[in-house]
Amino acid sequence: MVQAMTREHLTTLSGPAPGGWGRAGSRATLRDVAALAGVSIKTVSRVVNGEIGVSEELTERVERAARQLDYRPNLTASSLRRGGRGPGMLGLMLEDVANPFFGAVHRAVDDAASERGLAVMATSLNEDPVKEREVARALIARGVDGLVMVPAGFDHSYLRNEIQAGLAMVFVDRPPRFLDADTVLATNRSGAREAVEHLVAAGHRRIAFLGDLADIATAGDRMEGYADALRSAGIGIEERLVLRDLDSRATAQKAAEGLLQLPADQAPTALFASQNLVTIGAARALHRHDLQHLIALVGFDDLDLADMLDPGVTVVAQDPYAMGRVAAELLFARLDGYAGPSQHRTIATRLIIRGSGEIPPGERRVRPLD
Amino acid sequence: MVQAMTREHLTTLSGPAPGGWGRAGSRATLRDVAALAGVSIKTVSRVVNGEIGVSEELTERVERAARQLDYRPNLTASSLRRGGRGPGMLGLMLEDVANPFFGAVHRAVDDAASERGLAVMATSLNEDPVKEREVARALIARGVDGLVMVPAGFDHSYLRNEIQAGLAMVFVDRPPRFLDADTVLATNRSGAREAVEHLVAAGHRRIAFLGDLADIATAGDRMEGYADALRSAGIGIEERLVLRDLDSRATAQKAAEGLLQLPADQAPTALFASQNLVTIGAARALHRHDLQHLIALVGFDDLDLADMLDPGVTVVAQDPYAMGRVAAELLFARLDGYAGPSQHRTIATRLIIRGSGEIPPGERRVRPLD
DNA sequence: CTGAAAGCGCTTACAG
DNA sequence: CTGAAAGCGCTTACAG
Repeated sequence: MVQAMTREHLTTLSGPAPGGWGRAGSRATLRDVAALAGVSIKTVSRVVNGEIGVSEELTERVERAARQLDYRPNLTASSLRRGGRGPGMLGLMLEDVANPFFGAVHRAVDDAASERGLAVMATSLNEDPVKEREVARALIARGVDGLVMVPAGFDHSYLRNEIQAGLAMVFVDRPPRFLDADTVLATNRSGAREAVEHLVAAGHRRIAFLGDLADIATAGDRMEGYADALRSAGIGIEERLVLRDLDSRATAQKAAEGLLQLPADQAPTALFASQNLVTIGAARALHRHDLQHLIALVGFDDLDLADMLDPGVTVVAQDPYAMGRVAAELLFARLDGYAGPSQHRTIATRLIIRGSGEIPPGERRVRPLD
Repeated sequence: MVQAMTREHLTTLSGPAPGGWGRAGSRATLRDVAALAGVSIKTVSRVVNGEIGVSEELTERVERAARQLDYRPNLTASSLRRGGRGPGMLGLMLEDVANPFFGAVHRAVDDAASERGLAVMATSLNEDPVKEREVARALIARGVDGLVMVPAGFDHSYLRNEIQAGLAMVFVDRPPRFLDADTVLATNRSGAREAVEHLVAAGHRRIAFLGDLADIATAGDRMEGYADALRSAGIGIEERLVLRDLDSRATAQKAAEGLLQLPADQAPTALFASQNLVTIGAARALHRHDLQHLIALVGFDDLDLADMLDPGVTVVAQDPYAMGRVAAELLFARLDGYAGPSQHRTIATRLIIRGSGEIPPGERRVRPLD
């Protein structure tokens, strides 16, 4: 390792011993480059950072030395001295990075961050409030500039100090609780209402609600939209048709199959699936019992192959890419100094008609399960 | 801001002025806590890091002070002093975080990293070799402990110095070039061969190949598997039936539609789609022209709703979660000191029969495009 | 058991 | 145009 050396040393040490520097296990520092180039570390710093006002000769000497030593600056060190905040990192906390909805959010944030030269650290929280806190603390301790979060927990006051201390923070898909912060949400309630009204318009009165974990804000909002639609149509809510806490394709499929086995005069004639994985489970139940042409289905959130099923799956589509993009914009505004009141953006959902939601209620015989 | 203070100051300064510390915009440091607790920063450091050998009294004083100031350690600073490598970060470079295949890889790496207390920074490279280098450099400059990469570029020798300097590095899905490193790959060639042999066994002889960007290693391997199967069946490759560089659902759909319009004696009776988005495009083309029951289709990589299409889509499934998991294991072995020769793991693909791949070749009339 | 000093690699103020 | 000094917040050797 090159040690501290004074000017005198430098004049006698014009180059590295063959193979002496840039060796495996070591990494050249500003000081190594300065020593090799015969200048001060400050001059190297200037050249490396592209600051103006270094003579051509020294610039070239430094550049040659840096190249020879394969020098790369240590951003960790520079950010430390620069004053706390790290070298351009964003934290992104999602429910599940493998869910296509969040994949699109991630992609949008990643695209926007790239344009700004920021790296993104994305993590799945898996609906675990404890993990949410741990990950948030870990990301903050790593010095992220900002945090985009789909929260898993129910109390975000623990972030208040951080935000006051300058952390930029935006919530996507779900709002924070006990904390005032920027949000980007979909029209969950009105979108769900539109979905159910669409089924009502087709003549349905026994419409089942298949919901995600009841604790989740979006699941609650969509349930309210369901209730709104039924209420304004003068239809009472039947508890038996309201299934919640469906947290996977499999549980959703099972729940839907249970509904399909109800006596014909009690079974639903239409299903509203309030989330993408739930929609997959519901569709699978219908297909498995060959009821996909007899029982209507509308899903919340779009599916990749929804148009190719028979019938095509009618959905209220969200725009997760737009949600991620807008979240990044709000975050950047904070990074750029906006310190005003919290901003709240809403991304509209859109009904896409493909067939499954337009099936009218009709007679059907219950088929035995396989 | 609390300034450096000597022992004398401390005795007169037993607590913070009301609202004096922990204020918005500032963040308590070791020194602040030390000052408030009336101890040296080293003692605070010991308590914060859970080192043994601090008296109960001081421990409690420090803990109280830390709580009062809402102290959180700056991992950036500690890692700097600790010697370079950062506070537990993994870099994950993927083709596209929004593609479900890579979403599953991401989820696996994320799960494994969480168990180890590591954060993951995932980024889409979007098949851009320049971005690959930039992102790799940026992540390394940020001090990641290791890198898991689905490479976009064609020369990875630029990473050799980093690896020699101690960077743990694993390539997933595609191998590196001009670099010896750990890899986790699927059985692309034999899997593709199995897919095409399955079609041959059903009687097909005019089997089209719909391929991803030809530059990509997996696309090349799958093309070779296709060629293997045809060769061993004594079927010559018809260039007209080999379509490559399909980089999206839309281009794949268009390409497939082109094939479907060939004269009946030249058109393919079966399609092999060598990637998930390509399979979606091909299926869409078949469905659009109502040929899904007349022309066979086998896809490489599974699709979420493949079982619900009519016919179900026969695929050679990969196991992206396993690929990510194994990649993480190899990386951890490096982090734990393994310095032996590079390791190469293969994750088997699996043929899943669902209907579309079992359609025999038959007569058909070409339908006009809509 | 506790602490003063030096240093991680870099940048911020200052001098020349 | 160039550089010596001090410091970012923390930890590593050392002393007591």
